Amino acid sequence: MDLLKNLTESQKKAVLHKQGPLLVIAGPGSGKTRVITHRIACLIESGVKPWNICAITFTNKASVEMQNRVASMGVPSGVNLSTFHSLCVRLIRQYAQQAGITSNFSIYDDSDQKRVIKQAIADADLSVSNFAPAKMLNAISNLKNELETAESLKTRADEYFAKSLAKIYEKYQKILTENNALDFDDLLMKVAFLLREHPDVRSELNNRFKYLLVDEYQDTNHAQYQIVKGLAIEHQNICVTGDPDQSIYRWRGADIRNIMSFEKDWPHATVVKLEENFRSCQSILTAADKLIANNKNRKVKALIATIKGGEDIRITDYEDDTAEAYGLSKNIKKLIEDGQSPSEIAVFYRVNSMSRILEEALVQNKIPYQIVRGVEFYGRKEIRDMLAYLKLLVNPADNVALQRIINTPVRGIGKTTIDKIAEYASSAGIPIFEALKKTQLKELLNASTQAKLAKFVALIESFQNMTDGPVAPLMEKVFTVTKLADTTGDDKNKSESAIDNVNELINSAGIYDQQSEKPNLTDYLQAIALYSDSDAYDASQPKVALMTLHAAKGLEFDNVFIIGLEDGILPHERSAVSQDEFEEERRLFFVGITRARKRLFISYADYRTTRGQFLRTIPSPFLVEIGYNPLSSPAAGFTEKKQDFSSSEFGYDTSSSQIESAIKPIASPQRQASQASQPYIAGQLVSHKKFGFGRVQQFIEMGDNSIVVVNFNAGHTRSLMLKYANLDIVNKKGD
DNA sequence: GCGAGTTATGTTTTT
DNA sequence: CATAACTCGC
Repeated sequence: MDLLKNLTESQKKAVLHKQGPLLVIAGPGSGKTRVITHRIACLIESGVKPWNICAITFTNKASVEMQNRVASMGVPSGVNLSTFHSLCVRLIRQYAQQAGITSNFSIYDDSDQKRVIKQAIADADLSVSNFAPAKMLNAISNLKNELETAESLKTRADEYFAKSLAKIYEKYQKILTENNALDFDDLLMKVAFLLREHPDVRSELNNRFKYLLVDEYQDTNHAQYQIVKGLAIEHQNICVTGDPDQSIYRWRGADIRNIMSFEKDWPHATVVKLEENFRSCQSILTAADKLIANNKNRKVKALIATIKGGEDIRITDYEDDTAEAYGLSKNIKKLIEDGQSPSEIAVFYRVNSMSRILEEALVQNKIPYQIVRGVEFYGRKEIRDMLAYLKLLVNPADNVALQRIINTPVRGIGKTTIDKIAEYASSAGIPIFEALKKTQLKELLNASTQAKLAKFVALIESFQNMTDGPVAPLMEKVFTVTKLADTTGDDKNKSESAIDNVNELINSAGIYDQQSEKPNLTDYLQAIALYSDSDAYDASQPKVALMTLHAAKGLEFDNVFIIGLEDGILPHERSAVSQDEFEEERRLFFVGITRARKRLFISYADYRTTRGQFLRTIPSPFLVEIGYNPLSSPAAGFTEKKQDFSSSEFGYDTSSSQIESAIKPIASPQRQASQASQPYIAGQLVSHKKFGFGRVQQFIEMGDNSIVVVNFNAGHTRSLMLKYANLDIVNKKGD
């Protein structure tokens, strides 16, 4: 068959497997995406209708890309291609009644959730200081991903914390229900329950999606696992692809066991392993292989290079984070001068905050770049305000949206009034927007407040006949009529960009209007709730891509830079507590390394500014694991560079005072002062004759009896009397 | 009720 | 360091 002519034998086997369960264990760069697209094309060629195929990808971006690839193979359109979450929204809307919700539901993102959880904790008569909202949300999210309801938790909870959590969970869910809202986890849970409890729906869907494909299966959580099972249980035509070594979403509930035990769940499964790598050169694969071999909880899989030759991995030890940023920019500049396209260059880092200094250096060097970031755009105040108006229009029960905008822009409706209304609404068991129209409420308020509220209600109602139809004109109207346009970005310098942002939102709504057959506000809002800025990453732009290691999943570049190979950053300090989490950090680095085709640059800095503190760092243990020892001369396959800072070397103008202070933090008066008054500050690297290297956790000032608490690298924490501790402050090399 | 100014606080990764 | 929460004066 013509379609298959460029595929290997194992790829062909996977593509041509027509009936029954199929597991494709595919290492990095093994042509996994190709297998999926070809499989879809082959299925259609063999007579399967496109609309009977459902392919699930990990991100919206991946879904769009896959759609394009399938289309480019000359396959008729109509394949259902989406993420789990988008698919769930569609199914919930279609089976709204069985799912027990009306289809105009709001989707709450993390900032909405935060508001709700605080209310829930209060409703449960508990305090936010004992039950940290973020922790509670996390716990609830985990429970939902495990498909555990508040009721079920309540029956099994036997100690105080679990009981309290159950109570909070219950209240949290109650608020969501009252607001006719779902959070991200609910989307999955609803569908999982729908499939479990409505056999008729399940059969209908099995019949509709006769072939199910799931990419990145190693990162599915239990809810997603159950959805997959429900959607394929009757026909068994389930094809999943993934790589256990690239599972990096354990913290979000991803369960590596889903892929590890696929053969047990689907006894007749065919398993195809793709171990050849068509992406990276040998030195890169060797490093990746060595690294991942350190993971204990793992099925051994080979990485077989098919590309011969290649360059050494370049590892650079920089003086500090600024030197790293400028040194890296210099390297990028050189690559571009040597003919590399900026779009073939990417920089990966562990945390988003590391991008800031890079941006500065790239701007200085006039290197075009784009940042691939999570929810930056939709998290902006002005955007959230706009969307809150719109959400309220389609879902008047959405109290969170209402409370966001009832006094934005300011209309003289303050906290006291809102509290009164909210209390009345909750006692009457009606949404706040309903309550605003009740005469009983009006009796509680004075005339001027009543007038303000009536005006607000009239304002909202004036838009309500526009929710069916194009979104952009409505948005524009809302923006001006509410006077949001006049007040947006009032805080001085931000005004311009804030209005630009809203205009950008309106533009994107215009594109939505054009692209959808029947544009309407509900549909639009539910779609963009699942959209993230990383979906906007445009690989075709001639720009260097900056992103977190997580965002790098599924991508590949000729030239890859991975920065911040330091203990506490990669592996991240918050992840190094358990073996499982530590192994996930290793997989994260593995994912980063294996994105590179030709050149891989790895760097670490001796000093890094973290949370405003300029601290000595320890090189990442992963450096040793890829075969590079920071303390000895480089092994085969590596080129090492030690770069001492010198401003001239980086080719920028040191006369700019802003830059100068940024690159010479050693001389900052602030730090000198803190060292003079306190010999030890948290985070300071110290060494002890007996315990070795460690990091100061806390310094308790008590004059002669001061105590230093130190986390030693050996793994234990000790409190030492300063006068007996005999600690040495570890300074930079050569001091 | 509002907003400027101050103080506390919390920090990974994201659909 | 950056933002959220809070205080205080109008």
